[in-house]
Formats: sequence, structure tokens, C-alpha cells
Amino acid sequence: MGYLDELNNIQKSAVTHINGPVMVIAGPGSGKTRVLTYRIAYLVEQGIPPWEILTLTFTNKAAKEMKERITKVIGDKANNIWAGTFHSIFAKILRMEATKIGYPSDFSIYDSQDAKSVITEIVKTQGLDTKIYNSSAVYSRISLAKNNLIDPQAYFEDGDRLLEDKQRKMPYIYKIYALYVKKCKRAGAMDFDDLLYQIHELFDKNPEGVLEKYQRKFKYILVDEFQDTNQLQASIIQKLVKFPGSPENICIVGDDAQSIYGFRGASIQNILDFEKDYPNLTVYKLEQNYRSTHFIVQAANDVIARNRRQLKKKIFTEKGEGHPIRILRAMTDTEEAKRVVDMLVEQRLRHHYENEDFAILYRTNAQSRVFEESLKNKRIPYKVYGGMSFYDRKEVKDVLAYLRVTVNPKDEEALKRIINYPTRGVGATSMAKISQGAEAEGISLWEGIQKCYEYGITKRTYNSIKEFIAMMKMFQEGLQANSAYDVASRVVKMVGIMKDLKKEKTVEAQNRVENVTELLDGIKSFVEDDEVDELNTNIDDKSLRSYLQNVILLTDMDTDEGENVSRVKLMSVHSAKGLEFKSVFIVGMEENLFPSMMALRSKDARSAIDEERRLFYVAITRAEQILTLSYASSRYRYGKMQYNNSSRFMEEISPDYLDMSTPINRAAVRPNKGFRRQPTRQVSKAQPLGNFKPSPIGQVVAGAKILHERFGNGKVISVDGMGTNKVATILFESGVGEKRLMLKFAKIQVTG
DNA sequence: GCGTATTCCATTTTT
DNA sequence: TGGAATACGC
Repeated sequence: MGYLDELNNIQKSAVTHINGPVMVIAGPGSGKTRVLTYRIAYLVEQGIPPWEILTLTFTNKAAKEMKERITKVIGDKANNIWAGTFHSIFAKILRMEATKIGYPSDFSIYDSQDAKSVITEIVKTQGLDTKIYNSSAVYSRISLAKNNLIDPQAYFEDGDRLLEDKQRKMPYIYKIYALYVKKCKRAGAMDFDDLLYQIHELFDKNPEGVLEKYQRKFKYILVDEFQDTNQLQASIIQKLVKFPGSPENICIVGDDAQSIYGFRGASIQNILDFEKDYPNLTVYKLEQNYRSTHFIVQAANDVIARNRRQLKKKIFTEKGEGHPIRILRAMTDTEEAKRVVDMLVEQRLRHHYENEDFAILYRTNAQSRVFEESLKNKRIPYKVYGGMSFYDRKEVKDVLAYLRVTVNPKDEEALKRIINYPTRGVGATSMAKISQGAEAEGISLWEGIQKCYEYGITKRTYNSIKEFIAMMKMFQEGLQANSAYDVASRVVKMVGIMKDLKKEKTVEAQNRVENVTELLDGIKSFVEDDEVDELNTNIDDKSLRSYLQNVILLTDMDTDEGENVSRVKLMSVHSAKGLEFKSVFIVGMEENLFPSMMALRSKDARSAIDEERRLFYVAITRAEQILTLSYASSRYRYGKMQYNNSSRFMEEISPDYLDMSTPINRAAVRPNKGFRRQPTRQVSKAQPLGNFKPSPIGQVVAGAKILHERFGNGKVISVDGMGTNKVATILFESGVGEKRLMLKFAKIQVTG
């Protein structure tokens, strides 16, 4: 147990105190992950079976990292620990238990797009105005309700909620909510919130003693980032931990100062209440920061001191004084981007940093664009996190929709997506008729299209639909005997998706073809490869159903596979939580941006600004050595020029920690009247970065050593196919394993 | 019913 | 600004 020596005394106590409730208040960079992983390792060494340990995190990445680190300490036993995100762990349990609460085990998961589309349809059929009942707004109200354990009935009885809706000119949300729930259920679908809400239902109703089963199973529970849990999550945990005779072996880790998900119903109150709920609670405070230098830690302390209501702690560091914090001022957003990138290049040279040592953090994803342009101009490789991810791409969603309907024909959103893709003459008019008919009879859309001839559609359309149904049934029949990959590749082939994409001869269309190929590769590795199961808890479930339910919970944060080029990282501050970088740029430090306009205008502005401040605190504390803040006096937003003052947050840092060579100037600097925005040069998109030069297809032969732009070094196993359709099977060194790549699209350089 | 042109409209953060 | 809903011509 030599690893215990790597811990300071408080960390050690937190690790070895395994019985009874424990709360660890962990400041930024205080070795929180280390404590969590060693605690789990310690539990296993004490003889606790790994499968009795449940670890809940917020991101797959955090779960994965933890598993890897535990594996290093205790070996393969780590594989049997239940570690994952709230959503993925509960999705997995629901897969086994859903039938007990009236859902099929093949339930679909609706992403937010699906959910919003359901809402829009309801709003329309209810004869309400889709402009007023904006689907995003309605969805967030419904989501908030679920996260506060308010069902439609309770919503209807909740005067405050109804009043608030009325004030927002949306008095009928309660009605939409009820219909939404009904519709999802009929479609055998759960949205993101349902993955938690339905687990709560399951435990609450407790059919066949299912709650006791899991209470017995999970003898030790650990929860990471507890400050970001909402009422629903806290309640689920409580159900598992608090019961007569329970040893209450729960360990929560969190930092009230880093609570940044209030908009999702997260509440610091959960942390503050924890002591009340668990009278035997032992609290450990980790206050030494092992990440950042003195200036950075002090700046963070200065800022957070302005907030009301917080758990007392004093974060300190022994990492030395470090560099004072630099502030960059620019006239425009483009100039800001340019100056940031220039500074980045300078730091890279001076401190011998790699690109990957840098992060550019912003408040809103829309800000990434100018920095991308700037980085492209300087030929600096970068990666943008957040925004459009692989699984959000239309072509990927289309294929997944076919698979979803194959697994769960009642999945209405998926069915609507594919019924006329590729176009087969089933347009909006016919679908409206069928939808109406099905709705009137109270049957699912899938059942509706079976008898669509009753709803007065044309012969032609009827024939198309008949063909479509026959095809889908064929896929469904293949489900039992074939692997997820076989089903998927058959779907892609039979549906003619590739044919449809290839008929367009643009670069974008080629990319789409490549994406579909990549998706199929992904499914293949899911089937064959143990590594890809992010959950890692149930590697035997290789069904298509299991694939679909896993894949929707992945984000691009989790798919960093085979990264071989060192890249600057661009992401929102929210996404940066839990990460660290040698040098951090926090950009767009302006009023109305950071803090956001929403926060400044909200009816409880004080609390909203406090949350923005915690967000800024999170941002500052990502930096290990160098922190740079930047802002622009003017910037384009929504196509218009906007002028903002510099952020109040910068003034909250004592000048002692700032590099005063560039003082903050609060007065808005307005450019002269004749000022014109520089037209941004369009840099061609598919430009290979660095010195990467793709080789001609002919050079890629079996046995060749190659370098792929994304997957890194590998060896060609075989090449098949003819002419321009050659496909190479390549074994990559970098964890991604074997991949089949279309040579005409793959960016491959032969190295030997 | 389909594809394209046009207008319109909303802009926070995400599992 | 750019993505999505709508209008319009075939």
C-alpha cells in the first residue's frame, strides 16, 4: 500500500475512512481525483468486492480517467467497479429493469433535439403559437420540473410554477408537459432527464423489491462533483444509501465554490444540507493546491471572496510565486484573437511549451470562431470541444435513426426522421394525415403507417410506405441472429444512404460518406473491442440496443482517441471543469459576456452573478503556470457590432497579482466612425496541419508503415477494393486498434 | 411532393 | 451571423 505515502495527512484520512458518511471538500487542484481513486483502490484492498462499489461522476472522461488510475494500482479488478456518469450508470440499470415501470428494455433515448421536436409538435397540435412557446424554453421548464421531482400533476398543483409560466406568457406549459410525458412513454423513449427521473420512479415504486436489490448491491457509494448534483440526483443517492440498518457508506466529493450548473437545477444546497441528512458525517477539507502557482491561487481567492454563502476554506499553494496575471486589451474581437494567438506563440517559445499545454477558454461556444481563424492563419493545430459533435452530424443521426427504429419501432422521432430519407415520396402532407389518424386512435406512428391506407393517402405514397415497412421488418428480423455491426452495415447498404450521399460531388458530401464509414467502424469496434465500452461495467452486452443507448450519452470530450498531434484546446469554461493546462487564456472578459447578459438581467441577478463568478473561479484555477485574460472593446454579435465594458471580474483581482504593464481601462473605447471590420480571409477547410503531406493512394500497400492525420502511426494489414474505391485495413498503434479506411478520403502518409 | 430561395429569428452554460 | 422555418416555383 505504498501509494498511501503519496498522500498528505488529510488526503490519507479521507482515503482510509471508509465506513460511514464522509464529505470531502476539495479545493481546485487539491488532489481530489487522487483521493477518489486511492479510496477505491483501498476499498478493494480491504476485501470489498469491486462490483459492490458504485462511483458516480458527471463526465465519461472523469470516469474513464479514474478507472485507468485505479487499474494502475489494483490491476484488472478495477474493471468490475461500477463507475460512470449518472446518466450512463442509470441507463444501464434501466436497461435491465425498465419493464418493471412500463418501459420496454429496448427504450430509446431522446436527445435534446428529439425532445424539442416532440414539444414543437405538441405546441402545434394544441393550436398554440410556436413563437411564444419556444421549444427550448418549454423544454428547459420541463427539464427543471423533472429535476425537482415535479411530475405533471404536481406541476398543475404548483401555484408558484404556474404563476411564473403565466408571467412568461406561457400559461399552458403544464399541459404541454403532461402531453410530452405521454408521448415519450408511448414512443418507448426516455429523454436525458428521464434516465434519472425514471430510476427515481423505479426506486420509489419499488416493484419486486428492486430498491433493496440495489441497496444491497452497492455497499460503497462515491459521488464526484457533488456540488453539481440537483435535487433529483441527490434524492436517488439518498434512496440507495439511507434506509434502516444502512451503514451509510457514502463518500461525496465536491467544492461549493465550483458549482456552475445552477441552470440545470444543481444546487449548493445539496452540499450544505448533507450535514443535516447525515448526522454522523465526517468532513475533510483539502486546501492545498498542487496545481497552480501563488499568483493564480491568490487571484482565484480574491475573486471567490466576493461571493456570499460558502463553506470556509483557505486554498494555498507551495508551488512558488509564478507569473503575474497578464491582461490583453483589444479593440475588436478579431484583434483580441490575434493578440491571444501571438501571445500564445511567444509563450510557447519562451517556456518550451507544446500546443497541448494551452487552453483558450470562453464563456460561450460562439466565441470560438475568431480564435479558430487566427490559429489557422498561424498554422497552429487546435481542437474545439463542444458545439457540433460527431454524433450531432446529420448523416450520423440518420443512420442512427434507422438503427433506433429497428430496435424500437415505436421511436417516433427516429421514424419521422427516416420515413422520407432518402426521399421516397412520403412528404409532409401524408405524414400529417397519418400522424393525425394515429393520434386519434391512440396508436404509435409505427402502427399508424401499417394502416396508413385508412387515412386517405395516395396510392403511390402507400406503396412507398409498404416497401419501407417491409425493409424495416427485415432489419428487425436480423436483430437476433446478427451482431450490431452486421445489422448496421446491412442497413447502410440496403437503405442506400451511401448512394444518396455520393450523388452529391462536393467536399462536404465526401466528408459525410467518411463519417458514415467512421460510424460503422465505431460500431464494429464496439462489438469487437472491449476498450470502447466507456462504461466498462458490462462488456458482455454487445447488442445494438446497448450500443445505441451508450452512444447517445457520449460527447466529443470522450472521444479523444488516437490523438497524435499536439493541439491547442478551445472550449467553454463549463467543459474545462476538472481539466488543467500549463497556460490558460480566458477570453472575452467583458460585461454582458462574462458575466453574461442573461445573468445581469435575471431577476435574481445577485445569485446569477455569483454563479458566473464561480465559473470565473473555475476558469482561473485551470491554469498551472500562466494565466492571461483578454477582452475586446467591440465585437460582432448576432451580426451587429456591440460595445462592452471590461468585465467587473477582472477588477476583483488585487493589482498585486496582475502584470501592470497593461492596466485595465474601464471606459469603453469606441473605434472611429469610419471603422470597418476587416473581411476575414477564408482559409480552405481541409488544410492538413503542420508538415503532414498525404501520399498517393498507390503507395498504400499491405505491410506499409503509415501516418494517419488523426489516428497516428499504424501498419497496413491489407488493401481491398478496386480503383478509387480501395479500402485499407490498418492497425494503429494508438489504442484505436484496427480501422478500415477508404483511401480516397483518408489522409494517409506513407512513412516506410 | 420536392428542392431551392428567402425571410426570419434567436442567440449561455450540457449530461 | 448563420440555422431553421417558410414560401414559392416546378
